[in-house]
Amino acid sequence: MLGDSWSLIVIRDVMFGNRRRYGELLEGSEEGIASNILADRLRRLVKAGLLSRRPDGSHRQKIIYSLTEASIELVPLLAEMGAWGRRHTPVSRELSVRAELLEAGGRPMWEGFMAELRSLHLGAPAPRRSVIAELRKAYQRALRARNR
Amino acid sequence: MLGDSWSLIVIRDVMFGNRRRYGELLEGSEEGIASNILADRLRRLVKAGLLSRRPDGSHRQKIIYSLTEASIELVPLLAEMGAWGRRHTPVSRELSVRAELLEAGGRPMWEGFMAELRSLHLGAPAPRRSVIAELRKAYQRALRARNR
DNA sequence: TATAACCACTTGCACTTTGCAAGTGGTTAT
DNA sequence: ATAACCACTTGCAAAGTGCAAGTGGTTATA
Repeated sequence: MLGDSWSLIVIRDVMFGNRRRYGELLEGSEEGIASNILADRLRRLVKAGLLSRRPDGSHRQKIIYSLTEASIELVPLLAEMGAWGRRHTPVSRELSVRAELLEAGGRPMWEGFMAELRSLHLGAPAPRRSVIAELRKAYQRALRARNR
Repeated sequence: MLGDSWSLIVIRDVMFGNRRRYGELLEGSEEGIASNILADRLRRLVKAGLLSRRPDGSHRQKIIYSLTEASIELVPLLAEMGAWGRRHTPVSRELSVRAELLEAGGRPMWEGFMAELRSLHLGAPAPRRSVIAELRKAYQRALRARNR
């Protein structure tokens, strides 16, 4: 289900970048996915039950993609992958600081993140702790450090 | 480095199946990798530093592939992947019982497994605990249960 | 000593997947 | 009325995959 170059990248961008629409996924893509491949992967991921697709009420053409319980439970896998990549591949400070934080936070932090994703994507009640805010702060701190 | 259908499968077979040679990887493959693809992946993985390749002293043609420190550190990732797959994909009892055990054992068990892989693949001293033996026992128990 | 089996691949070829660039039909904003 | 936005689709060349057969050499067996 995930054994190709792009599927996990798409899920990562929905999960960590909160990119919920085709256009956002296409433009924001760090790695530069092609438009036809993105369309195909969104179709496959929906079929595989890792994303869901629904129209955005406010705008007749807009489509919103959401994580499902199955893809939310990929958080530990992605956290481990981030931790591994940070150690064994060349990475920039800005792009790895969130992986570092997520690794340090461990399973309790991952659970908090998953609870927050459930509220964002599945309509569950919002948890008290916001791991997303913590990740954003760490990222912005790293960005400022680079630009200083 | 791992974003294709076969690379992680090859590493899994070396790691969990202790398949160390081209022929063993080709024949033992549950998923049926093609011989040219296997040759290509072994080449790529060695180049990427996830496998190492050396001749087997006992037999002039034999080549032994070993895990590296980098691929041994994929254990947590593979453990999480196994745990996820067990929950979200159709799996047989025999083939998932080791994933279950590895998930239940958690990080201490993973560390023990990694220490044992370092002894098997990198020449480190053998640790006291043998996670490999625990996994084998669980697998054989499941096999016997199926055949009863 | 002849022969068979084993070893780690390689080759040729058909088929599938990927990626670029441009385009589609429709909706919303100015 | 027009431009911008939206989620894709299409055509085509290039790259990757997979099957079946073959390669040059080494080791085991009769």
